[in-house]
Amino acid sequence: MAISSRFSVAAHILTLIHQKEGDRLTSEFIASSVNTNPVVIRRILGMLSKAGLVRTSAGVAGARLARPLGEITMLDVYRAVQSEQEELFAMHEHPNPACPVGRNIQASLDHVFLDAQRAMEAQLASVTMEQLSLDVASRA
Amino acid sequence: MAISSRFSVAAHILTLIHQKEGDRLTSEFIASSVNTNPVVIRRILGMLSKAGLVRTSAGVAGARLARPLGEITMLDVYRAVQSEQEELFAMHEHPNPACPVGRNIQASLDHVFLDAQRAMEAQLASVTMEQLSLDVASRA
DNA sequence: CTTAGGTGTACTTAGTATAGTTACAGCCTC
DNA sequence: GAGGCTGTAACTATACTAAGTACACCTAAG
Repeated sequence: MAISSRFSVAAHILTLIHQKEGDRLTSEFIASSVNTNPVVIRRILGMLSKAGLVRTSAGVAGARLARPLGEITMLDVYRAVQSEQEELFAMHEHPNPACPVGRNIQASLDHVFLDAQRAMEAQLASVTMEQLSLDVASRA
Repeated sequence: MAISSRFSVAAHILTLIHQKEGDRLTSEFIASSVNTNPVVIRRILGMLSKAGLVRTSAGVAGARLARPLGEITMLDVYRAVQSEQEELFAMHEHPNPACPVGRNIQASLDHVFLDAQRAMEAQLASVTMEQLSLDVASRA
């Protein structure tokens, strides 16, 4: 397994809001498009709201984009639904400090992992949600 | 959570074999450096062996490198310990085909995800295990 | 050829993350 | 004030991982 499907659901939600702008989309409606439970949608909308990507108000249907989709990158969405401390690469935690390799492997690997993660994030940052939404629309 | 720590353990193992070349490292010795159970090491060594990165023989201590560390990239190691079908990005599986967005979002996201994954893999491919091993040694 | 040590692998267990679900308090709007 | 919706807590089922136990089999050394 890997990166949570929250990410793909979040992208789905934002695309829906964009393409139905003006409509008041309930979490139930969105859930029927994603094909999941409305609570799952509300949870993810909550994360997007905390990240400042959408604005919602309790008790009122219809989340709105906090800024144009062209100013929201896939990386913004990724980070919104990913718990911050969650590292992409896991590391074995307590190598033996009495061993020269065990003592130093973590620092060396950290560097490699960070570079790899940055490369992925840079790629995500290069795509905006607007591009995604237009791509989806072009297939319809 | 994220990419299994098998990856970091595998890198640790290869570094050890490299730096103690000639010695016959038992899974128990390696396990004490990684600080885990010998069976975990044997399992991962098995994956490295299947991937053609090391050679082992049943009943005999001392795995050997199948080729020089300079010809083994971090991506090779990553792929060796990662089940092939395992995608980095998960996708919600059954969006509603009756919705224009639900019907097309997967294809669009697939493209974005693939690019991001490739960016990460390209970065991993640019680092050899030899570089890692030398970096570890330089800290000792 | 016997035996001690080691590998390869199946099976079990425990911990953790996720998605899905139920339930409900609180907020808006009509 | 009533209905509809959100936000969130709590629970369940599922899946993956790491760790650990057990054991059959292999090899090399004596």
